This record gives sequence, C-alpha cells and structure tokens, in this order.
Amino acid sequence: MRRDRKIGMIATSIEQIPKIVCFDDTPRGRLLQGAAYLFYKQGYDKTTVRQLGEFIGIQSGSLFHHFKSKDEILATVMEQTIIYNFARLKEAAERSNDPEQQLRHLIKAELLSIAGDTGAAMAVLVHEWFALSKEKQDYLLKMRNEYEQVWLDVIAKLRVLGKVKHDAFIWRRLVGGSISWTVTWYRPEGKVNIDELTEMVWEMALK
Amino acid sequence: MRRDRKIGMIATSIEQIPKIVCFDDTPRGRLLQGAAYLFYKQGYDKTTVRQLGEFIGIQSGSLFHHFKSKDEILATVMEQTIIYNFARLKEAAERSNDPEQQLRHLIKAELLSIAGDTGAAMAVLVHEWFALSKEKQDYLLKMRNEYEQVWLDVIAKLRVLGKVKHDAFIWRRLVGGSISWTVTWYRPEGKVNIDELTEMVWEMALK
DNA sequence: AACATTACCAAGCAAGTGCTTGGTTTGTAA
DNA sequence: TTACAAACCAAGCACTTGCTTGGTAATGTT
Repeated sequence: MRRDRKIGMIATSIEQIPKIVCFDDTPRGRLLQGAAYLFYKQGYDKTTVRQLGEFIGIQSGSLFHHFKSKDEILATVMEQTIIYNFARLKEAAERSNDPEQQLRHLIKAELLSIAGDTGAAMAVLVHEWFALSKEKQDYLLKMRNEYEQVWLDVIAKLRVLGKVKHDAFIWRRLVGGSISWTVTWYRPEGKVNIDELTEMVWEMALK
Repeated sequence: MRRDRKIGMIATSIEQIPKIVCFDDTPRGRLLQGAAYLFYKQGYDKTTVRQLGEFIGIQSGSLFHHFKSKDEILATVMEQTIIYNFARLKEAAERSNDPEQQLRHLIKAELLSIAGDTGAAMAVLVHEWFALSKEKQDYLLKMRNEYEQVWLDVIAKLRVLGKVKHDAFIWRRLVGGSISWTVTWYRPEGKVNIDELTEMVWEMALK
C-alpha cells in the first residue's frame, strides 16, 4: 500500500475548477487546463495520465492523441503560461513613460501572473521546472529571457535616474524573489489584495 | 524507453560531493547526505531507491534498514535541515541587541542556509515540500513556526522604532521571498558574495 | 570467547507507470 | 450522401517503482 498519501480537498472533474485564462476552449485547451490544475495541486509526478484522463473525462490513452508524451503536456502548459504573461508584462510596460510608474505596472502585472488569474499555471512553472527535459528547459529559457529584458529595460532607466543603485540583475532577482515567493503564501481571501501588495513591493524596491 | 531524460553533470558516488553540515558521519548520516544531494539535483520523485543505494554504495533494499520508507528519508533530510538552521538563526539573533543589527544577522544567517553550506538541503526543503505526506508536513510546520517566531520578534521591535511600517507577516514574506528565491539563482562563484547580498537585502528591507 | 547489535546482501513481489495499438464514433464541409 | 479528419475507446504491453523477506557479514561490548 504505497504512494497512498492523501490529497485533501481536490476537485474531481474539470467543471469544478476556476478557469485559467491562458487556455482556450478546445478539447486540447481543456486538457491543458486540467493538467495545470492537477500539476498545481499534486505535482507533476504524482499526477498520473489515468487520473488526468478521468479528470477531463476521457480515457488515459486518448491523451496521447493530443500530445505525444506527458512531458509535452507539461511543457505546453508552461509555454502558454509564459506567452500569456509575457504579453501582459509588455502591455504593462507600455502603459506609462515614467520609469517609476512603469515599475509599478510591472510589479502589478507579475503579481497578477503569480497570485492572480494564472496563479495555478505559474506555480507549475515554478515548482515543476526540473521535471522538464533539458531541451524543453532550454527552449523555455529563451522566452524567459525576453520576459526578463522588459524588466531590465525599465531598471536601466531607473539606474540613470539614481533610483536604483545596485547591480540591475541582482536587484531584479531580489525584487522578483519577493514577487515569485507569493506563490507559496498569497491567498486572494487573505488580508491584502494585489494592489496593496503592489504598493508594498514598489516601496521596498525603490527605497 | 520512457523517463530517460538526461541529467547533466551529476556525481555518481558520495565521495564526489561537498559535505553538508547538518548530517553526521554515520552510515545513516551519509545516507541522508546522499539523499539530499540527489533530491537536490534531480528531485525526489526522479530519484529512485535503487539509484540512491548505488550512490552511497549499498543495495537498495538495505536503505530500509535505516528508514522505513523513502518518504521518511525525505522528511528526515528536511527535519535535520530545519533543526540546524533554526539553531543558526537563534544564534544570529542573540549576537546583538540593536534590532537593525539583529535584522542584518538574521538575513545573513538565512542567506547562508539557502545559498551557503546547507544550500542543497534547503533547496530540497523548498522544492519537495509537496512530496511530503500531510502528517510530515504538519510536523515540520511546527518547527517552521518556531523559526519564524525568531524573525517576528525582531520585526516587532523594528516596528516600534518605526523602521518597519507594513504588516509584519507580509513584510517578512516579501523579505523572506527575496532571500529564499536565491535558491534559484545564487552561485558562490558569481558576482556577489553573501556579505554583499546581505547588505543589499538589508537596505531594501529597512527602507 | 561469547554475545548482541548494527549493517548489509540477493532476490523478487505487487502495484503501479507512461505509452501503444487497432479500431470506433463524432463533427464538418463539399 | 460521401469523404475525411479529429476525437476518442478498450485493452494491454513493457517496464519501473517502493518495499519485503530471510538470511549473512561486520562491529562493538563485556
């Protein structure tokens, strides 16, 4: 009787879970949606293809009509998540010309990604990174770099203004850490909302 | 031919890896040491008992003479890591009476835990938390709470001094996020050392 | 020397695992 | 209606997993 650890309070079918915006309404999209939820709740390895099949209402074998491996399902969840949130970040950066305000928008956008409507999928991205094959990691890293460049551009401007004094990369990682870490504790029903959190991070970051 | 993803540049026996201070030199200690390393490099689920056995030089079945399950190995790695780093944190807090200096010591202690000599084990604690059974999670959470209390005591004093204005819990989580996140990027051979990093986090945190 | 305890081996079982295969149903457009 | 592809089912194969069992070697203590 191995591997019987209890998973508490988990949905048993795809209708019961909140929609994640990065996936569409095709069978394939629903599959990704279900996968993101289960990977989020249980982890990639502990989610079996049988369980995923049952969750979205098809046979486990039928999954492989849409994707050629379980690995590819995970990679696709991550890819779509990155694409969606990259677009959101870019949009945020274009919302202002003042670097300080841009920073505020970036922070909020990233908090929304992680603690908001794509939270489950982002958590998968964070937690299951090492479950990916090396090649998929490399591929996604390239997209990740584009994403980071948006940040670095804004930071560069802040450094010119003297608002940021430390090394840009390290500074970004410290601020990014505060934001990313919310994945481990933030709950929408908790005592702060995204806007208040944005404000706190912004103040800390700008000194 | 499943699950054949390549793991690059990984040691194949326990003599090749750096010692982690929280484990002793008994057979049991070496087992934990090896487990921490492999869990760190590959993840808990992808590390098989066979591989762990081979790594430390015994048969896979012999592992179960020391621990009654693989789960228990993971939990013990985490437990010892928490115990060790709790002691280090407490010691750090007692090194000064000035809250601002105490904070500096706490930050450095936590950075040492995560980016320093217990880094591999701490990474396991962070990444494999959900691989633990629920009961083990609850048990370790109690120890974690004691650990957090050391931080909260210092923060409370800082709030009295007006050095921290936001909610103590949230503030701690943002600062803790910056620190914990170093697990994903910090390398000792990189461009900053622990002391410089301590300084940066300290400045950000204190505003 | 005698005993007890710790550490370990060799073999294998039961229960999964991801994935394949060959075929059927469903939707869509001409 | 016909044609064709997308979506799916039912069954099972090849393999790996954590762990058990019954025994042996090494180590330490008196």
